[in-house]
Amino acid sequence: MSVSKVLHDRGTNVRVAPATAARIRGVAEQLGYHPNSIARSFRSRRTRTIGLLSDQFSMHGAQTGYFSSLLSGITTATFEQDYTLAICPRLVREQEGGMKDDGRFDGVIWSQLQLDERETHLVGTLQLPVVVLHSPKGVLPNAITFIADNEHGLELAVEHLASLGHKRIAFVVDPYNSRTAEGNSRVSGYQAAMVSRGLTPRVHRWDYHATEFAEYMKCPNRDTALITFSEFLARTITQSAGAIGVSIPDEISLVGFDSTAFCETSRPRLTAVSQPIEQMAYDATLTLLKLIEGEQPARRSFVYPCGLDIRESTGLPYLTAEVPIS
Amino acid sequence: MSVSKVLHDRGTNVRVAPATAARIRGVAEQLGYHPNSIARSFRSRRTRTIGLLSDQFSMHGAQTGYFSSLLSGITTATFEQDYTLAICPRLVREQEGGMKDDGRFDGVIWSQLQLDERETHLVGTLQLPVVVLHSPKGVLPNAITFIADNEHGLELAVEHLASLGHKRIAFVVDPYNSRTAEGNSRVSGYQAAMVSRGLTPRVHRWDYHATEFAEYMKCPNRDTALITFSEFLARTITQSAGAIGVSIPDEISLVGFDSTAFCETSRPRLTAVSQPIEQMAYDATLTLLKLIEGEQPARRSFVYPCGLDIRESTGLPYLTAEVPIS
DNA sequence: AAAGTCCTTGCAAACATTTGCAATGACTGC
DNA sequence: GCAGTCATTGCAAATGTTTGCAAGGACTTT
Repeated sequence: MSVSKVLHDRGTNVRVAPATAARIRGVAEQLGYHPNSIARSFRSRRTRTIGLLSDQFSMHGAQTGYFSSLLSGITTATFEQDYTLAICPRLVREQEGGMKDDGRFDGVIWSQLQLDERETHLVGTLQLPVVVLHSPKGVLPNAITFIADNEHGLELAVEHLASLGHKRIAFVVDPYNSRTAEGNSRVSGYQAAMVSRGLTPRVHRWDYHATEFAEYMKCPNRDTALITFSEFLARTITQSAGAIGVSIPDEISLVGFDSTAFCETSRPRLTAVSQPIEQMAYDATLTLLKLIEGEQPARRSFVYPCGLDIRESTGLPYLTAEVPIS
Repeated sequence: MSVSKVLHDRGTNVRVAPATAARIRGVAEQLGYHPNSIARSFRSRRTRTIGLLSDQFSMHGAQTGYFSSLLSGITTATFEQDYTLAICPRLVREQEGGMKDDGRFDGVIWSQLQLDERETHLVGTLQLPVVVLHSPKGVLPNAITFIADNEHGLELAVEHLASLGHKRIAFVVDPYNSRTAEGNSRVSGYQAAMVSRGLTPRVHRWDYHATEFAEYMKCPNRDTALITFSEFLARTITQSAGAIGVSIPDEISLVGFDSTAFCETSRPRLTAVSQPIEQMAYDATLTLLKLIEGEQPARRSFVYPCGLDIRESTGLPYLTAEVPIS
């Protein structure tokens, strides 16, 4: 039957007589018919579904404001455009299986923090539109990339601390992100910002244990300010400090990365580098959907500005015994 | 070809000669063949995909620890069982369209806070396995329900406050949840706990404005303790209090609902009723998957115990001018 | 040695939709 | 009035997989 045309082909150039259309609709209603989207996808090779490939669902990843914002931006876009979002773990699983280019998705959002070489290769060979969100530039040369200007964000953070008089400013990386941190623009941005001021960059690699922070605070030549790689790390440091009675910012200044709800509600309210995560996620998703529908984006790479939300966790440097009061 | 059997039918009783199987696999490899899951779903009428129907993606919903935990529990289960999770907005959209029983999902997790009558009816008529997570009992009589023992949670909260000497204990509901709050077991649990102690229950309906809280604190006969309906509300009240210099717990005690990461990192650390959200979500999902595979669960309704995590936001009642020191 | 049984394999139908093409019919312009 | 055009509609093929059935072949048992 040409029933298909009236029921599904909204904007086609093939027209149907109004009378016939009405009749068809009537019969369809009467029969309680509604289209089977699997059969439709089967034929049309389109599923109106995109996959989100992210490793952030594991453990505390999903518990961060970062990830919530990401998800919020993505779902807003997919809902608006009447797409479905499918959540996948990694592309390759232990056994073969895994999500491959098996027709389930029209496109993929790739937002991995920890990069797996085999998987990256696989995504590269995917015959699908792919947008990369928040992964280091150049990971997937053929994909459209959405990243924040981390270098500038770190420049802002260092500038802020330097202007308060800090000289010993360290960058703290968590093990969770260590694999990406290596070539990451946050580390290099931090280093550049330090070097350009004649300061010595120092990168610490910390676990989430409170004891680690406590030990560190005992060092006579410890830093007077810390910038964290992640929201989660800032959170644990704040907690550790609270637990052992270290005052932020009196004894040490702290700048987080990602200015989230947590920064507002923690005490002290946390100074943090901000990036427009939700907007980026929204834009990336919308771009993917356009890509799916054949539209080419204006650029291959979109860079978003970082900001600095100055709150209460940064102050004048703590004067240690080592550094005489000038 | 009977290639299908060797490639897909893992545990069938139809056997294939090892030699043939090897040959088939070889050819498949050579041809770069991999199965198309849409076609497979089309034929088998199974998609290995479940839908999550939740209104929590809107605005701040996705930003709560509650929702993060929910998602975490669900994805853990789906990943383990090699299912895909699809994220949907409401079942019915403004226009007809919407997600219907159109073959896309093998089952549905229903976790709406705001109940829409039309939609509830629709889910009820769905010819699919459905599990209900965190919605009031009895909303969908035919579905398996997973809820927390809210009554007991509120009993714990009231008991804790009463034992500290509080008599004026109010329950605060946010407008976001007001539609569900009416018949909700949290409200009734609170009321029961109060009445059983000879105390007068008072339910406030607050927006998220700081001014509202400020106004309230000026009332001479205000309550000495508040229990909030949600994590988000507790968060905004904590923030409001911080902003206008009201001390928690010195001037007012606060108990939140949902003991999340925020409760740990806020200052003061927040006393809160806990429910095993992630576990519930995990169990619900696993139950749904079993249901899909034909297994019947032991019960139709699973109730999880609530706990009370006592932290720093609750203390002795503030002595107002009205109440003479005894 | 023949018949029967069991293991293996190939064929073909079915799933619900889309889509191109062709056919029908009506209308318009010369 | 005839030819050509356009609007409409119906037919049929194709999509990739599953699955039941039947046929073929080898082996066993009497």
